[in-house]
Amino acid sequence: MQAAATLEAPIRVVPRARTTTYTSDVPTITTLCSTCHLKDLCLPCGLAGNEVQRLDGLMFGRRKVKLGQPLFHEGDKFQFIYAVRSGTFKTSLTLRDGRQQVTGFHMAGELMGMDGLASGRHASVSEALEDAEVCAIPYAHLTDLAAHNPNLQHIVGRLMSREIVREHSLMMLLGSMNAEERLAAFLLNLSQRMKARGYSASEFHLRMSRAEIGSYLGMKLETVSRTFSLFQQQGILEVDKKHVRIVDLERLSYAVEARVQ
Amino acid sequence: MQAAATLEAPIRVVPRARTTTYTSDVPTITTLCSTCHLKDLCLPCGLAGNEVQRLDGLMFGRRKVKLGQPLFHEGDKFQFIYAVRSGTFKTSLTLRDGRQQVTGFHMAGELMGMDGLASGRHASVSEALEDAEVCAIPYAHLTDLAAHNPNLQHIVGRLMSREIVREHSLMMLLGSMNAEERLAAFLLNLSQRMKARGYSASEFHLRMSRAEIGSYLGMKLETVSRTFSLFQQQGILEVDKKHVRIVDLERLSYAVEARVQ
DNA sequence: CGTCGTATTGAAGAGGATCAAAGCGCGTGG
DNA sequence: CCACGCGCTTTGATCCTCTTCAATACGACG
Repeated sequence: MQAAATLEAPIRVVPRARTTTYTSDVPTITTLCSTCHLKDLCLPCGLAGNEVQRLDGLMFGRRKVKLGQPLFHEGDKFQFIYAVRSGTFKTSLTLRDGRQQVTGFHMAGELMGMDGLASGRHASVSEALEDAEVCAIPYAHLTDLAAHNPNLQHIVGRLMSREIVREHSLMMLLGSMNAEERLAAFLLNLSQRMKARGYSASEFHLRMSRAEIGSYLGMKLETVSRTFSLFQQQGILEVDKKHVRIVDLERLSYAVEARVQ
Repeated sequence: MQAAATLEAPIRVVPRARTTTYTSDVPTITTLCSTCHLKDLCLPCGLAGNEVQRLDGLMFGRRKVKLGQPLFHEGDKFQFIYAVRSGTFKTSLTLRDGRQQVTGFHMAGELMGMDGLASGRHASVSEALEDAEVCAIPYAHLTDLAAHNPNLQHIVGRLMSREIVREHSLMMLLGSMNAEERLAAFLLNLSQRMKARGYSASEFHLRMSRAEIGSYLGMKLETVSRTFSLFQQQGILEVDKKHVRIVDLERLSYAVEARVQ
């Protein structure tokens, strides 16, 4: 056996020896951080204006990824960190028996692929949940640049740390919350991220299926569906398939702490 | 509400505004990586001999931590990354309602505290499960040093990435494994880490309680106990309180994939 | 020797999982 | 344009795993 989730050492899941062919691998358009509308959410976040311009030296390209297409696969060589420009992605792990665990959903300005640095190969799959576009940031160039810019170095570290903290939260959720708390935490988180991107915090479209939400939250799709229905009955949400409206943010927040005391 | 586990953004758990007083904060003894017996497991892992000597410039101190004592707390200012020299630690998160989630157990050569870089404050507590000693590596010095050494920079990145991958595995475990698989995966992982440190891979002493194992694995202490008993009945383990002997590694490994097909 | 913390074990109960069926939206092809 | 099939979702009924509550045992320590 070696598909087991090893906990401290790098996981050894299905090392598919495939070289993914990216049908969507269009000629690169050079993109500049300094003129990007996402610069306050994305990599440059925290850098001063003149420092952001140094990032322009990266000259990274964009890549369009169509709905359902992979951005990278488990086992792919690690070369880039990807920043979402538009669209939504899910990242997931697969066990040899086919069980999947969604490890994250990623929207504009968020980074993916940092798990690949550990072993030089990506440990997870990333797949577009709608037509999407990413910046492919060559990691080697990034560290070159960081070598002459302590601030940038610090920021890269902070981004990785943020990923660690994000996963901490998810562990908390998976380890000690019930179905209602999980879904509530998920929706609140989504709501905050939508808001940060200038969208409504109370009404949005889910890009992922019930099964994908379930995998992410460690529950079955039926349970996800039931919990949505429950929240609707309670007047906390209005749900129509993938369209969600948060009616009572107060009580949704409270649901996360329902079992308190 | 704000104790909710936010998933993408940094978690906001109990920001205890306390300045921990470390009773065990003894005068620092300067320690050198190049002469350390853990150099193949720890930070210098992957650096060539002459490069390791550059790490000696760090001049970091050691700190002894007694059983039950905290190394750092949630909310403590982030200054150091800690490398375990001896002993075992657990790191955990606390929700406002007191629910705890153990996020990791750490033994000789392993690093802790990288979650603090995200916000400048530690997001988790670290506590010694036995009398222990750590190296306190000043993060600022580390990045200074890395600025002139691309290899070191790469290694720091890799260590953080490894932490991300480790947590991926735990998410997989928490999200899609049953009690038997969880405990089996836990024990196998422990076994591998003991082996890497020159201890027996088949017989060891658990430093943590059933409750702590349970918290880590997302199950109750009774279930942990019952699963230990089950494995013993099946002749897979011999268990006497905290002393564990793996009798049938084959079947323990198989237990991780029991539900396969 | 009594007490406290930890572990084990049993019995009962609850929360999700599983199995199953039906509804809905959507694209395809006749 | 409509019929059909497919994928996703919802909902119900039943089952099962793990939790909860409780009692007991064990060892360390004052």
